[in-house]
Formats: sequence, structure tokens, C-alpha cells
Amino acid sequence: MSNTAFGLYPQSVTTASIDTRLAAGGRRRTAQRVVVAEALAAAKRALSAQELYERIRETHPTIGRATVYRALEQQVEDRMASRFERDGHVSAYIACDAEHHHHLVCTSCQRVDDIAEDVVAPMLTAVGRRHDFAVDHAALDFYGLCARCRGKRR
Amino acid sequence: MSNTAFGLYPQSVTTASIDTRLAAGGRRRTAQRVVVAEALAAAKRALSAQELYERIRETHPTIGRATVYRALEQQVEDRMASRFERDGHVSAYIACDAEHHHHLVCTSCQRVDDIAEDVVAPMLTAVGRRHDFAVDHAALDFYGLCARCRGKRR
DNA sequence: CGCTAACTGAGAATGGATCTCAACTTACGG
DNA sequence: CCGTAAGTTGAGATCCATTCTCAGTTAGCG
Repeated sequence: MSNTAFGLYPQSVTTASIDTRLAAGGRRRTAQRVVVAEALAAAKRALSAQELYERIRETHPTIGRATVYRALEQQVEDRMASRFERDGHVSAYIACDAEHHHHLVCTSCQRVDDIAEDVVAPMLTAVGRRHDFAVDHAALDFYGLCARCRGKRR
Repeated sequence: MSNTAFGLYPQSVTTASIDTRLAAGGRRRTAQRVVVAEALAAAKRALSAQELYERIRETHPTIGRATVYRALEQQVEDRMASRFERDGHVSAYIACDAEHHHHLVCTSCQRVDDIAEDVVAPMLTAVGRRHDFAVDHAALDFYGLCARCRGKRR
């Protein structure tokens, strides 16, 4: 396939910044990787690789499944996204910026919120002191129900 | 297969308590479920269903894979065990008692430690207040390196 | 323009988890 | 003690997200 079929940017998100960061390391900025990054950023919630693949196929029917999976993995490596484990042994991804922070993932609507570091830090200290255990900073995401979804259940 | 082939208890763990709790709800205490529960309790660390299945097969070659998977799921439902998502989209299980608590899972040796509720509670309060988000209590497990494994890396 | 290493797509392969179903067992009431 | 109903079991088939393979393509650099 010709990569020139891609390359049309939707006018949302921080396209410029995405564009720059995609070329990090020894990495090439291909049209496919741009599409994947933008689709994830536009979603504004956690999506599984499969879900994202299906969304993208609507506008780019020829993109390969493996390409989407690979692009997502690279984004995680390059700190442009983070990965969650959703129920059913499925990975879900959310776009995020390089600054360090943690996430609140709503298990109902998949919307994601950031938590400030200072909410988490005291607990890390306490765990370290009481249990001599170094919590993996990258794995600190919390799952639960956001206000909206909690309202619906009542 | 005749269930009478099972039923020999290793003299470890709190066999009596396991035995009682296996019969909770409308549930039957079968020899297979006893074996699975005891094997998990004896492991004293997180094991994937597959790993546990293989361990059990050494002494009970005829047990079915699905039986082990089902038994583990039931144990989670009955609060005799909890489930983690390990890297690679694999579930791991650890035996635990009904009292409420959270876990520190060492991503290197898979050993599991309990965290006291009072270490976690302040953070839950802070998250609730700052973000109006109800963290799922059951999903509060932390991953990282225990003191022993941290020592080895240096 | 020409090289080369990175990337891509299609489909096959992988592997943990789940499903199906007939045979078997446990628990319980009589 | 027996019969029955409903929970369980084992073996294998099946599912399905993910990963792998490989030939063909392309970005980026000189």
C-alpha cells in the first residue's frame, strides 16, 4: 500500500506534538503510526488494541492489524501512551503526555482521569517504610467508577 | 474418574478452614476443589492457572484443565483467593483469607505480601475528594520489587 | 538518486482461557 | 439406605487477542 493514502490530520488534539514525538529514537514517522496516535488521542478514553484497530479501519480499510498493535506498543515505550490490563486478558491503551502521572480508569465507561503525584506519594512512602517494598511507579493505575457512572447505578 | 483417588491432604496450611469454606453457598466440596485450594495455599506466592494446573498434574495426572480454572474462579468469588493480571495477559492467583486487605505483588519472584488497610485508606479518601472517583477496593493491588529481589539487582 | 534499515500488511501460528457435553458425584429428603 | 436433582468433572474442541513471519515497501540520509 502507498503511505500517501494516509497523512490527513483531523484538526483535534495536539497534532504537532504527536508528530514530533513519533520520530523519537531511531524511529520513522510513517503515515500509519500518525493515524494510530491520532485515533488514540482523539478517543479520550481507554481503548483496546482491537477496538482501536476497528475504528481505524473505518477510515483506513487497508491498515494491518499488526501495524496497529506494533504502533501502540511503541507509543507505550515512548511514553506517549500507557497500557492497562482490562478484564478478559485484554490490553487497553490511553494517550497521555510524557510528564509523569497516574491514572484513574473508570471500569464502566473507560474514561480516564489523571491523579496528581502528591495524592499517591504518601502512600508509596508508607508502603516502603512498613513493608520494605518498592512499588513500580509505572504500574500505579487505579480502577473504579467515575462520578457519572456511579450516579447511573443508583 | 473416581473422586476417591483424591482426598489425601498434605499436612500444611489451614486445611480445616479451607475445607469448610469450600462448601460455601450452594457449592459442593469435591476432592478436586480441595486439591486446587491446597495447592494454591501451599504455593505461598502468585501462580498462573496454567502453572498451578501443571503442578497439580504431577500428583493428580487425571485432573482436567477446566476443573482447575473453574476452581480458581470460584475461589475468587468466595474470597478465598484473589486474581491478578500478570504481564502477557495471564491471570495469576494467590490464596488469601476472607478478611479484607490488599496485596504487594513482587513482579520478580511473585511472592505476595499483605498491606494493612490503614496504609491505603488515606489515599482512597484523597482520591475520592479530589477526583470524585470511587476506587474499586477489590482492584487495589500493587506491583513492584520486594526487598530480596531489589537486593539482587544491585 | 541510491542505500539501507525500519516499517508494513496478510495471513498463519500461538497459547491462555472458555465452552460443550455426556458421565459422574454429592447432598439431601424420605 | 435409596433415589433424585443439581452441582461437577475431564477431554477435547473452540475462541480470540496477540504475536510471528516474510516478502514487498518506504523514510531518511548522504
